[in-house]
Amino acid sequence: MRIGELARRTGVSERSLRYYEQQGLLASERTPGGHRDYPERAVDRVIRIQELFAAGLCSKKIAQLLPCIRDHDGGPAVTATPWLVQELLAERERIHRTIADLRRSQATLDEVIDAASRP
Amino acid sequence: MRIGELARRTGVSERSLRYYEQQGLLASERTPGGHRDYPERAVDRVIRIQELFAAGLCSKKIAQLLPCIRDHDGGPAVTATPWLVQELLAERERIHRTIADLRRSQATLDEVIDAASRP
DNA sequence: GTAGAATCTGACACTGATGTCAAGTTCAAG
DNA sequence: CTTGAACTTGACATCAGTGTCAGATTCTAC
Repeated sequence: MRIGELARRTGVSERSLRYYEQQGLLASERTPGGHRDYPERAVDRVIRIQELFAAGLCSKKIAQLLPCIRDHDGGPAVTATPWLVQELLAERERIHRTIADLRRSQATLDEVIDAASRP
Repeated sequence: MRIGELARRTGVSERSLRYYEQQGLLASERTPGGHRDYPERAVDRVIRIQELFAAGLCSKKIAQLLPCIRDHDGGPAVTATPWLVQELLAERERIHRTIADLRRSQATLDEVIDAASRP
């Protein structure tokens, strides 16, 4: 599929898709004329990338991480190096703290919302 | 207390504390010479501000929200306007989705970490 | 072959919180 | 009074992902 369709189906802008490729996160075949041509599983991959971005990982880490992910359709996954595992554990911890933070903020919002919807 | 101590106790840089003041998030008295002087409850407030930043709210929204928060020590809280409530509900929803995203990413990381720590 | 839609590359802008540096002022203690 | 630490304002830089625009090329359908 071409970039426009991929963008539509993932909700990610074409600009970002090209950026992902530039960062080594997303590969594409090319048509004879040079247009990008993506396989079906690119959809899942892009969604995964977006999740990881949303989780606060930078593109470099994602690039290291992706080859180790057992894709739905993908081939054999690479095993993470001990060093990468260390990094990922740190990320995991960070995400854990972030979730806790989000919960607290949600509680804060709830209080204010509650107070406003009370007589 | 002065800005240095507040920074130390909250883990937030002096730069950021001044920025918060500039954005109307954090008030301070001034000494005769112009140095900022914070009350004890500024500590809680700064921590709360950080949480909200971490939750992805921008300073403008936080500025609207803060007066409606019943501070631990604070006086009477303002009731949120219906419009603000709408905004906050949207933020709440966004945070909810973010948490779901983070969970998925955490699961992804776990898979990779697991796979690497297996024979 | 031609028109119009889609895509290409490359460059520059933005956002928003924070880092950093400079030059000057104030504070606290000797 | 002096000295060094702490503080002040203001300006400019950074980061990373994304938006946007321009000019050229390719694709698709008639």
